[in-house]
Amino acid sequence: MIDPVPSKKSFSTNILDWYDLHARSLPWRSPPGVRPDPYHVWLSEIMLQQTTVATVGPYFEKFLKAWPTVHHMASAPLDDILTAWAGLGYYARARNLHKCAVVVSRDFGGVFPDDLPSLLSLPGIGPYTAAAIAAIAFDRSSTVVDGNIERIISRLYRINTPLPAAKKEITKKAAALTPEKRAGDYAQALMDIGAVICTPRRPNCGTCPAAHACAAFAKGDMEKYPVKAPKKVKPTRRALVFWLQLPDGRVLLRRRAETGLLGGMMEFPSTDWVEEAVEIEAALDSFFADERREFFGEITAGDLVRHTFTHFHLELQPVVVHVDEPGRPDLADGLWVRPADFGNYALPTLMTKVVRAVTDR
DNA sequence: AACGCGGGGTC
DNA sequence: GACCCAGCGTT
Repeated sequence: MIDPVPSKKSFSTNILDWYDLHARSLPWRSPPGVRPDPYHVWLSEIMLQQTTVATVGPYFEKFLKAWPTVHHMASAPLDDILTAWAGLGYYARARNLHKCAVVVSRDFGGVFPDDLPSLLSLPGIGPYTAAAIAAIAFDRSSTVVDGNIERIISRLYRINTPLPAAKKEITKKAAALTPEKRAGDYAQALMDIGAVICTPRRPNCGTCPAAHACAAFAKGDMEKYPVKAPKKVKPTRRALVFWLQLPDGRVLLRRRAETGLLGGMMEFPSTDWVEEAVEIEAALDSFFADERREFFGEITAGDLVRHTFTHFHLELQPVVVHVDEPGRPDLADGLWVRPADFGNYALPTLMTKVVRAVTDR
């Protein structure tokens, strides 16, 4: 029989029983019923923001090895954190990770707080992460709502309000189901169910411990939920990116601005990223207007680099320029680095694509 | 409430 | 191609 308004106790008991049998083993996770290290929980939760479990795994291990405690991380230079974070994306997370480590180490004696308001006051910790840390690391009864749980709740109740407007209603429904005990295991159980059973497409309702309580399953329209607001189309921006190489083989890198897109990361210099077509000769003349181009050698092109960010597509045309010493451009924040040493720098994936396009693998 | 913010996996 | 992912901070 369908129970469209499940009681808190029967629902959460069902979920926890399922978790005891089917919990996934993950690097940051302790066995059901055992409290994990709050530092591990915090680190994994930050990395898992908008990032898949499979992607996070190796980064989590690498960070824990490099910085075993929050004190270690707090005393590291931000640049080391960014270098280790390179490739994981959303680099504000890495900057806030370091900020948060400093605050916890300095102001909290290295002990993570266990209450929602204190957690929410920390850099990089929002409503989801605060609730997750409180529940998972400290066994507090807090309501955790991530993308998985939004999907589960919106199907359980067939919520027709589109996200993100439905967020408040979903959180209220989720709170009414959250158990007093083992809220951390309960949250992780729902996230496992969201990842493995209650998937966006073709959910596996036959193995779902909540199917008996699910309105969408009863109706057979699971894939309609969650309802989402329409998305905007991404424009395409274009630019030239310069691979400037000295006779000794070193290539010019520079650091991007501390905030904004790829903030604090390293890059190869490029013209402005614009939606208009790029005229190569004019762009060269403009970018190198102050340089002594008589010391430039042959200029060649690399393969076009395509990359997609959250809100636009990018096409970078690599331009390889061999420069003799007297013609060396004098860029602010410029740094000449041997390609063999690129691994020691915070190069985002876009820039590693440029390396590939120029060095031809 | 809307927007800026990466990158990879999947269909 | 578009969608999704253990979201947060700013405006």
